[in-house]
Amino acid sequence: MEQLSYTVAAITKSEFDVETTPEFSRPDAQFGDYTTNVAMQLAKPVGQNPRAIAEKIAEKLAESGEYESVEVAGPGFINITLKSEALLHLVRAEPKAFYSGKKIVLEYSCPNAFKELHTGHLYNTVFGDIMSRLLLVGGAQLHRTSFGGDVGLHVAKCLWGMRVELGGEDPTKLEEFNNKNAFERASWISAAYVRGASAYEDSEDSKAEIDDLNKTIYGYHDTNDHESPLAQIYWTTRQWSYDYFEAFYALIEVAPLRYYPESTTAPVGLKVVREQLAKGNLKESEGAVVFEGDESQHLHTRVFITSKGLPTYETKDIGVIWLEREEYGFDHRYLITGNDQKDYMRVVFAAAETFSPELAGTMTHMTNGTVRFGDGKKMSSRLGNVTRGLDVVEAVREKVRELVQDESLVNDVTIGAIKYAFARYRLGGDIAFDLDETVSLQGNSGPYLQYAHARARRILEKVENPTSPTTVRTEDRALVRKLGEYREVIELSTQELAPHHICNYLFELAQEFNRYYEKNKVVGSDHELHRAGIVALYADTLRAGLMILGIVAPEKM
RNA sequence: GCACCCGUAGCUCAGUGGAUUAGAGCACUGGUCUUCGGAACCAGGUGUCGUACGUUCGAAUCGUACCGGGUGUACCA
Repeated sequence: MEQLSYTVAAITKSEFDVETTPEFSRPDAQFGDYTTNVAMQLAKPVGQNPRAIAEKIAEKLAESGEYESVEVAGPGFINITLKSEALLHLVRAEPKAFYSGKKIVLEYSCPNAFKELHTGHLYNTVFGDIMSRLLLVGGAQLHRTSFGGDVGLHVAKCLWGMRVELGGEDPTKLEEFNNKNAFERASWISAAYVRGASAYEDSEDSKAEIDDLNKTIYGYHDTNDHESPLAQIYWTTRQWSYDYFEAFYALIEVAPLRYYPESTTAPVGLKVVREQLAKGNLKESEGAVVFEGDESQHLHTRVFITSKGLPTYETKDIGVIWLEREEYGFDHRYLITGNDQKDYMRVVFAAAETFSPELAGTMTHMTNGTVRFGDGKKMSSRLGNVTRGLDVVEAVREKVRELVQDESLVNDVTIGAIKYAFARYRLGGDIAFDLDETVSLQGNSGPYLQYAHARARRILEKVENPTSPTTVRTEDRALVRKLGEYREVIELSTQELAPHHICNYLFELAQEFNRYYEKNKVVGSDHELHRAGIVALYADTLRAGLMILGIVAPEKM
């Protein structure tokens, strides 16, 4: 495509003395393999009618003899059909590595310690993991990070609840959890939190105790207290939370992340904030330290240190940025959070760039919408008011068991279904999670593509030595053309960090293959080896695409 | 009030720094083939691309205004 663009640019230069970078797109198959509207864009500057310009360019392109056909259509489109060798060449082309040599930090997931991951985390984590794979495909030197609260009011509520559950502050009571797994422990911690949270609302005395406990917990960090009984409970259960994160990530088969707890980032952020206050980049206002956002850019003012002297989330976020920069020296930092943090993060970024101008343009905030569950369908009663990520995973697994007999495949299909369900949407808006659609074996779903792959592999099992195709027969053309789009789609997805393009492409590819397969016998035909070669290209392409999404392509299903 | 996001087929969504007839899946209807895995293939859409103006040879896409839904807007995270 680049070559084509250069060629046409050279033609417009020599024929019309105009510098352009012509853009090509994939038109409907009936119009050819590539199309460009450059003639229409040139009509005005050149002062000729677009059709005439198109004819001229097309004539020059045709003269080169490199294309099967070059035609002018409609108001001035130039439609180009490639020769079969060129088509095959595209199939084997490697995607460009846009992030080659770049040190990139990707921060996502970000669960709080002492809490369970809910569906929002599940979405964010799965999507972030897929994005990290795209960055790796793009050649990035990648570091995955995560950030969450291991101190703060929610922790105080939880610890208060645990004390009640345990009937005191004796850390040896935790020994009764020795044979419990990470999920069971997390679930218990969660129950303790609920207990503390409701006590906080219902009782003034409890509220006072919890507020007090909040300060006590900060104290464990400041004084490095690992000895007092309640501190021991805190440190032990905090570790349980970390173990639970790891177990959860392993369960959904995503890469582990480097976790920055707030207790670590707060002091770093505070130091920066105090320095910046001295420099005048932050101001004192009503007893608090604030960053005054530029109102002309619709940035609001936000508090970095409260009037009580406590660091806010803003300061902790500055701390993470500084720590990540120190540890990884990133060229670029991507961050994915829920979209409710959009305006908030703009201010934090603006503050960070004020504190350290060289950060300007090196940070990108991306946001995900909320996960909606289907309405009025079976799944809604089954998932109902479920908010835990784990419950979604298990509901999908249960559904998969109804459809996949082989227990050894259940996990791959479950995880594939979930990842695909989240990958197929453009990031930004709220998304619908429909259990039936997610696990469906027909339609645009993970299991459908896994099946499509398995089916192709089984055909190949019956052919001894498929030959790598060297020609494109008439009946092959549509499928080979589609295979040739793989590289462009991967490049688009990695550049935009938008996996849904891959989903749509793989689905269309599978459809194209089904059409091919319906009409053209492979095993036992006169062209058995050639066609099997094409099937192999297809199966490999499908597997490669699924792999980028973090989805296993089974040999059988 | 101000700012941002969203509004495309009955449902779920692609397409959005302009382009040839606005596309998929689901659902629904009919058909094909004595199945290399039929979990297939083929056929079937009167969609005000939220509304109205505007810019242009051309707008779902760009601009302005409005309508509807959501989110955010100083001591929570």
